[in-house]
Amino acid sequence: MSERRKSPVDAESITPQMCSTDVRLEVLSRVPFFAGLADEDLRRINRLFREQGFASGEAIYFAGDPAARLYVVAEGKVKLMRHTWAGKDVMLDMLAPGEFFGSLSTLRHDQYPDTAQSQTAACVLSIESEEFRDILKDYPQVALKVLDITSERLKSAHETIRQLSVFSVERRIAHTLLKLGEKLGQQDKVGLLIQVPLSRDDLAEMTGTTTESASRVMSQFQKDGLIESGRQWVAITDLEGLESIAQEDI
Amino acid sequence: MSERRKSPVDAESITPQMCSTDVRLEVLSRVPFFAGLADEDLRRINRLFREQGFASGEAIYFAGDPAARLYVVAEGKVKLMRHTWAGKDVMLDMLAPGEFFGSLSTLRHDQYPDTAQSQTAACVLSIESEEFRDILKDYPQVALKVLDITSERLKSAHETIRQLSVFSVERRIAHTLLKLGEKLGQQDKVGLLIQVPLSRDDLAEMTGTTTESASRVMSQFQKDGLIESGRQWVAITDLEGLESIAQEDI
DNA sequence: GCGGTTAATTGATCCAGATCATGGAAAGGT
DNA sequence: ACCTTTCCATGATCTGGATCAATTAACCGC
Repeated sequence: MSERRKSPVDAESITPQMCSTDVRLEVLSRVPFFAGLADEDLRRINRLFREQGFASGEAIYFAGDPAARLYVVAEGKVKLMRHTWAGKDVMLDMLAPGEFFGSLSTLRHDQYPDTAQSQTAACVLSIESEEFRDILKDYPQVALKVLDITSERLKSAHETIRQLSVFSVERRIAHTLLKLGEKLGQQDKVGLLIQVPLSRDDLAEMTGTTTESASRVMSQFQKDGLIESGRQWVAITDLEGLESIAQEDI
Repeated sequence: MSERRKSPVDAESITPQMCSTDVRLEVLSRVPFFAGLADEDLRRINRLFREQGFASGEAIYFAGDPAARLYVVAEGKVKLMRHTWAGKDVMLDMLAPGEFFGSLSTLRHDQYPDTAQSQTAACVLSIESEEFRDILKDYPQVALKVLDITSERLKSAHETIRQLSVFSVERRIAHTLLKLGEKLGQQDKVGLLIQVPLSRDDLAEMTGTTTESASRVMSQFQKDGLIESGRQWVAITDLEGLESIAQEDI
């Protein structure tokens, strides 16, 4: 129905200089757990990081690879995936600039438990896990912040577990769209546009369902005027409507 | 079929002195993240904790309560639950002595996201979150250990999400039994006995299914000689057999 | 613009597991 | 011992969503 224009999602255009040493300091200073550090300290820390660019869809590391580095998203979006036998993948998280992933600990975690893959063209900074731990030892306030973020992620993973256990596919998708809107949403003439290319398949992997079911639910949402969506993009047009679906009726 | 004796699971008998100040120090010294602290430091920390006993099934705190304390299990088992409208609860974790729960952060987490409830008679130690954060600031190696444990829990929550997304009920239950056996198992004449009272209902709450489905699967496992089980207890009699069900066929 | 490729939609069928319903058996209290 | 309560087992039925199968629509490179 109606004419649907080309994706309103901005294509990330990562140019080499976006990831250059010059702007690295700038990026690091905006990372939540480094906020508040003295300029000198940040400069010292900066030297330990190195940058790396990735084309959209490229793997940053695979589950099972020897885990030795901690990463920070500088530009673009990165997703954490866990694979299963035949294409049945699960997306665990979608990370925006300033968020970290990879290996924190030097023990046990000898291999990455999941695959990190860029969802858009992306630039990431990374550091030896060992060296990062030294930083955490030297700056307790940074360690506490990292702990807070990890606790928050655990809380959110627990909420996902609850939802997979008791919610319908429709409700889980509504909830996921709202969370994405909150995290990556940008007001746009269409509505609250989710600023990342997002296919039905991606959505299925985030909500533990199939592409077909995700598509059906999205079609219904569109019919009901809750969202506007096309090939790899979604905008929320009726926030309250979606919320009333996501909410459990207590 | 056949005669099934009374539960071989030891009833936890928490006597007042188990939780007394005298043995608190002893308990704290065995908490993983306090291991390695000097005696004097541990003594100082000990003073900040207080102890509390709970009868089996009693709530330690409810989801939504103002969150201000961090807890450590001293004796017994404690489960973390997330409730839903009508009895459809989800069990997120089962904690053994030495494990922590409650609120780490003094920010945001103004209320507990889940309910903590004793699965057996239990004794817990607790401390003001604020004071615990001071400890983490003073002893960076403790903070790093707490971070490691939290990361490990996040990893495990992610694995649960994957399983809920792609595994059958049978496979999830097999996997859960194996994990419980690993954590709480004790060799016994029956087999690897899971040392905690565990009903079909508990199992259903841990695996996101219904009591009936859990019961059916358990009956089948018993018929196949993989487990021995009765009212509120389970012992694994064929580890390899269970593992081959839990394993995905790559 | 045009053709090829990949994403999305939509229909038809099927099944794992939820739900409903009932009977039986083990523990616990008095 | 008896009664009550809670837990467990199992049959019968129903259904949300998976699976199988085409078709259509959007984007991309040339």
